[in-house]
Order: sequence, then C-alpha cells, then structure tokens
Amino acid sequence: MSRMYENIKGFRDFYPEGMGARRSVIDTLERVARRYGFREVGTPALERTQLYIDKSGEEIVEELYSFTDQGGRELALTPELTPTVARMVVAKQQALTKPIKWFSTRPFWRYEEPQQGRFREFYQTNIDCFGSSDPAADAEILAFTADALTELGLTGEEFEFRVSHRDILGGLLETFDADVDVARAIRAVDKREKIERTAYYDLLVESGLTDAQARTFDELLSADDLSELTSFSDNERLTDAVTNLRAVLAATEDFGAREYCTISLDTARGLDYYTGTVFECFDSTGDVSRSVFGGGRYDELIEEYGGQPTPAVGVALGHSTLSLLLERAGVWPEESLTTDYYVLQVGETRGVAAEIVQSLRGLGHTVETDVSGRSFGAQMGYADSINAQTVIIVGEQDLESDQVTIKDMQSGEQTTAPLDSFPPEQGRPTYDDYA
RNA sequence: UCCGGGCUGGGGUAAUGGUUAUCCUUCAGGCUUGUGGAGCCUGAGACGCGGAUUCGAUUUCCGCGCCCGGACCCA
Repeated sequence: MSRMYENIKGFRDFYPEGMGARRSVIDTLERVARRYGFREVGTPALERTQLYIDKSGEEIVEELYSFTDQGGRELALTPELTPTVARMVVAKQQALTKPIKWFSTRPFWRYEEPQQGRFREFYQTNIDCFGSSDPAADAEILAFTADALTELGLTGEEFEFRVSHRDILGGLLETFDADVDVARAIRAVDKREKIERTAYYDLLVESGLTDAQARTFDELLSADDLSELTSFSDNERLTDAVTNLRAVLAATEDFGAREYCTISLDTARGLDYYTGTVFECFDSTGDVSRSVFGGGRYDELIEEYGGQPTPAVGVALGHSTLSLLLERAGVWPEESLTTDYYVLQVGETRGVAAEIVQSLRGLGHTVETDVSGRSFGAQMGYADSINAQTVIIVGEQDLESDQVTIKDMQSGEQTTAPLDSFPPEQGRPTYDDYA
C-alpha cells in the first residue's frame, strides 16, 4: 500500500518506544522544576500575530505560521513562550504574588528550514521568574538548569554554561563611540566563533568601530578576568554590569552551580531582547555544534507589554538539541517498552484471568492480557515482544488444582501459586516469591 | 528563501528502457487451545508524486514533495 499522505516538513511523529524516552526526560526536567517551586502553567497554541510584531518587528512574520482566522483576526502559532507568559503576567499582575515562578513544557512552531536539532514543530521546557532583580533569581535559574542536566545523567564534563551580561558588550561599545550600531556589533560578536577572524573584524568595522577599536574590543572580550574590563574603562554601564555578573556568579556558588559556569563575553544571544545576564549551554565535547539552549534576563518586556516595570529572568530548554546532547553522552533513556505482567489465557478462562488482571492493575502495575483470541504460543510471543517481566498463565489445567502458573520471562523458570491468594493485597509478586 | 546529497514492501537492500522486481528482516497465521527469544510452512507488504521523451519509464529528463546535512536566521 502506498502512502496516501506525506509528512509535513519539519513535523515529527513519536512512536511509543521513542515517546517513552522523551516522557522520561520531560518528567525529570519538570520534577526538578517543581522542587524549586516553579509552578506549571498552561498556554494557548495561538496568539495574535501583533504580539510578536511588537516584540520583534514586522520581519518576524515570515518566520511564523500565521494566518487570518474566520473572524478576520491575524493569528500565529506560538514560536516561543516568553511573549505569552509576559502577556499573562500583565493581565493578572496585581493578583500575582512575587516572585512569579512558572514552568511549562509544550510544542512551538517556526516556519524555518529543518536542520540538525531544528524542526518546524519543536518542544521546549520554559522556566521563568518574574518580579525579582536580585542576582539570586538569575542564579536560581542557572542552578535549576544544572540540577536538571545532572539529574538526566550528565556531568560537568559534558556541558558548560557560558555566562555573560548584555551591558558588558553595550557598555564597552559605548566607550568607543556613540555612533556604533550596538545591535549590529552584538550580532557580529555572536558569530565570532563561527567565522574567520578578518571577516569578524570587517563586521565590527561595518557596525561603526575603527580597525584599532575592533582589535582592542576583541582582545577585551577574550579576557576571562573581569577586572581587565573595569581597568580599561570606568563607563558606568560597564562597571555596573561587571558588578552584577560577579554577584550572579557568587550566588551560583552558594547554590552549588558555579562549577558549571564559564565567563564567556562573546555570548550575546541574538537581538536586543535581553537586558542583563545572558547564558547559553554548550556541549563541552563539541559534538553538538550549536548551543543546546539559552536564557537570560529581560527586565523591560513586561513594561513594554503595558505592565508595571517587572524584572524577569528565564531559560528555554529545547528538547531536540537536549536529546542530541544526551544521546552523545550515552544517557538517553532506553527506547523499549516494558510491561510488568502478561496474563495468558488457555481455554475458556477469561473470567478468572480478568479478575487477576484487574487486581494487578489495581496495584498500579502495567498488565496486558489476550484480546485477540490467540493461541498459547502466539500469546507467549506477544508477551515477549512487549517485554513482559512476568507471565501469569491462567489455564484450565491450573484452575483444576486452583492454581496459576507464574513464569519469569528473563530466566524462563516457572512455578505455581494458589489461586485464592494471588495476587496478594499489595506488592509486586514475581516468580521468586513462589519458587 | 538558498546550496549539497538522497528517496525501491514497516526497516535494511539488489537489479533492470521490456515476462511474475531480488534477498534479509519485520508483521500476521500455522506446524503447536500448555510454553517466547531456534527451525520449517503459508500469507501480507515497495519502485515518493506529477509531467515530458519513448511502442514501452521503477530506470532518462524536468518540476514538485518529503528525508539528511549546510547557509541565512535563531526570538
């Protein structure tokens, strides 16, 4: 049979084995988020297109799945969470106690060309904190992220957070010349590691720096000692940024996350969205070339959306790059089905079998039984294919002596258990309990 | 939007301008209403879509779609 309908480019199906692995990753991320007191929010798949135009400009529309609905509204599938949660904060600002700490895991959509680790429909877990400008709030986001990754099985050997501050670049550029196109220069910095050195200087010069300034600028960015910056200039924006970054790093020390953080001044994170701390997570081994995910502080967005001035900091963990990182580190969850029990029927034993099945399910176990009228051999083959740990054979022969047979599928050994005490009131009965 | 490489049963593959498209695996059933991961038997299942050239196209050419990777972009 030929395929009637092809996939939509960049959209993926997840079958049970792979979905099980994804579910386990999501559960881990969310479990850690809950420990930090982040609360889950639910958000719509559609927003008014204007929400994104206001934040990112008219050009953004071509990156969106946007359309006019039957009521004439211009809508778009959400390409990211931040505008939505910002809108939510503005809508109920007075009612919400601060800090507002939220998380959510859900799909987003962008009309882009798929590449490694990038799809048109992709999943993110977003963590945001609104209402605190204290460095501890930034540090808590970093600490959460570090805890989540280590809980997934990664170690500090496998990832690093490159941390910077937006005003370090901005302040530094201010000291050179008022005419520098800061956004353009920052975009150049973001490419620094990807392009030729001369091309990088060219980009800096295009943004308004002289050759000599470009060289000085580059040298200062390479410094891992923040005091080199403050001794170069006493520009207030710059020195404030250095002070703030130091405070954030000191707080990560307190939360036990400092060891994962590296000062990396060429971490810029795209356009002028962020206002303070910015950070990206990278694969230390270099196998995943793009950043795994990123976050930072955006203190002005709530006000821009019509709310009271409200500082904010957050991170978005993209599941597609995260799964690349986990796979290459060898800690991606196993993609196989598991089943606690298969209850095998032989002859007309469905009544008794169903009772056992429902009792085991009542104990919280995953239990399957025959729903196809299959033969003994076929049922055994099916039990094997779903990775059943234990098979309970409910056969006419067993019932004649008021017993069931319990078979351990790993070893192949089997024994019998009395029908009137199986299954017990609690626990997870196996072959070993009756051998 | 642009560039490169792909596309043959569910997965992996072979061959071919002309008869019934190869093999492995998988799936379903059976040998086997009382034993799965071994074997045997039977069955199911494919040339991505459209157009052109041709007596004839899965094969050649063009367009499109999808997949993989890259550029741009990365909120």
